[in-house]
Amino acid sequence: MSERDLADTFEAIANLLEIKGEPAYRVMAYRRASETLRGLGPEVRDIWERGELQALPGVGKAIAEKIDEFLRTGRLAFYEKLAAEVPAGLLDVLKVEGIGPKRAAQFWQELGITSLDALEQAAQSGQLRSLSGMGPRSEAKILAGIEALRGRETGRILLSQAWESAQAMLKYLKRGDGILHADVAGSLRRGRETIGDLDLLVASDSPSKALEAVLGYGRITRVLARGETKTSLELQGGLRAQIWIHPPARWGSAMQYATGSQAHNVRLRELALVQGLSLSEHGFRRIDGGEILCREEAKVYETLGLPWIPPELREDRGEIQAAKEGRLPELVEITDLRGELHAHSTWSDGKASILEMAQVAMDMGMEYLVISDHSKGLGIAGGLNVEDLRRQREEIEAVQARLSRGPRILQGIEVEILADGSLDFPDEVLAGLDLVIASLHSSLKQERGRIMHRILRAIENPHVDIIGHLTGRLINRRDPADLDVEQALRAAAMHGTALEINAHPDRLDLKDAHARRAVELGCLLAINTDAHHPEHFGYQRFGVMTARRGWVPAQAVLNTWSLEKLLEWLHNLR
DNA sequence: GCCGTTTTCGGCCCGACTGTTTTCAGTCG
Repeated sequence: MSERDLADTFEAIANLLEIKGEPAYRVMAYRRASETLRGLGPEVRDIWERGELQALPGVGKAIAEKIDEFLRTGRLAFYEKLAAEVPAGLLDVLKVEGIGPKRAAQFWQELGITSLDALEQAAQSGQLRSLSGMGPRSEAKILAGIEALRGRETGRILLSQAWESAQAMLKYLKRGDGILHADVAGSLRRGRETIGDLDLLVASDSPSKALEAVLGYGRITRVLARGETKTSLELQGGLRAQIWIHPPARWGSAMQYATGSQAHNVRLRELALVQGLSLSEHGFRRIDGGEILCREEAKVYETLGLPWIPPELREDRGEIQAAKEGRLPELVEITDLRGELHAHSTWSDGKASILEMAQVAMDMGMEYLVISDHSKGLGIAGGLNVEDLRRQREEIEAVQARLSRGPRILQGIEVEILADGSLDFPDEVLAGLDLVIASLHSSLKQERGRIMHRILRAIENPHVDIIGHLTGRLINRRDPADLDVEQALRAAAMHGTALEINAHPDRLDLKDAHARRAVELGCLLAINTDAHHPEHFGYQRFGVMTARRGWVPAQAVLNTWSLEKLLEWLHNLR
């Protein structure tokens, strides 16, 4: 049983309880716990071993005991009992858009429906309309929902893909008739690594006009819902977008609401109630009926006696408490980054020459650029041997001479951590390079003990400055290697080896939760794009978002440092 | 089932949209 199964099991429990008609707050508790577990991933095992489960948000005594049972035995009696009472096929029924627990229970109890196929047949034969509250249109909607569910690919897309779609749509919206302003909200604004749908906010004094403009967007394939202030759309490629329209005077509260997360919003609204205020996307309502409008988002927080909380922190993972106590971190910003520590060139599998990479780095105002091509062990990437390194050094010096006002170009390497735990170059070769990144690219499926042996040896090697993309995961495509992240972070902190937050949108590795733990343990980090083309320097924004989600302050990030400080650190570390 | 500048018991966010309804329940975010 994996840790992902753990999150899924708790989500299934929430759904089954809901179909059973259990109290909503009990259901919410399991759902909340499931979200917490999903955000953690494998780290839950480390937390469990440390006996700190109940410190997790939404985990109390009862749920901690269930997590314990699951991790010890791989089973959960409570879940098995529940699954025996409520047919598991109903969980598929629940996935159909527009069907919630009440409908699912109704289908089951009144028509004996326990699977998607049975539901489809009942809808086709007109049986569903016999139920109270159901009519022909509901049947048609359900059939469409089943079809969409079957044809749907992976639910969530990469942060970068969502970002591009959003930028394209915003560009259109901002020119729209009756639209004063438009911006991104939702999980995209919070910088989550994957995005379910786009949430965009539009400011307008004339909502009907603005809505008309929204609906004129060329990439809409279907209008899923359409009200006076809110519309839900399907775009080409299947991505969905929700657009809210609010007057500028309410922009702040609307943006706060649309950004979420839902759990964060619930906490804020609870806080408001304590102060005799009711908070919604429209602003605050006083008990006496008065209203407080928020044109700026900061005013929402200010009204509650809080400093503005950066969107990336709004996951109900302690940020509200930290805000109350005035200990929100000073998060790293993209403008803090002074250079790039991990870039490839045509010397290995990069698509641009060192000169081309350096020219763009210069245009971006970088103070330094590390060319860190692959080592020979990664044959598929045309890795470098010792002789290549010598000739590459000459080219770097030539480029440096040509771009005298450009960034300082350093020669690094992304050296392979081989399957036996040794590195692809002997120490004396590594010692001759300006910066060494050690990464795993192969034998990622080894068992935990061997993977950890490799990682720890690399961390302990005094010539290794940074560990690249620690877990090797590819989002939506490849699971992380089986490693004890806690142990790796502790070793990195002890040896002063930095850890990369790889900003490539497929990787984002370290991920947010790992980065947060790394900072807690005193690790140094580097936000690296792993650029194989000058355009990839733009990935910095995704790396920074991930770091911010991990509560990472600028001073913990190597490449916010000046060249002098960086060189001094590199010198001392060796 | 969780949780505490109201509380270890008694609370637990708020509104838009849809489809079915003559005033609302269910779903969603």
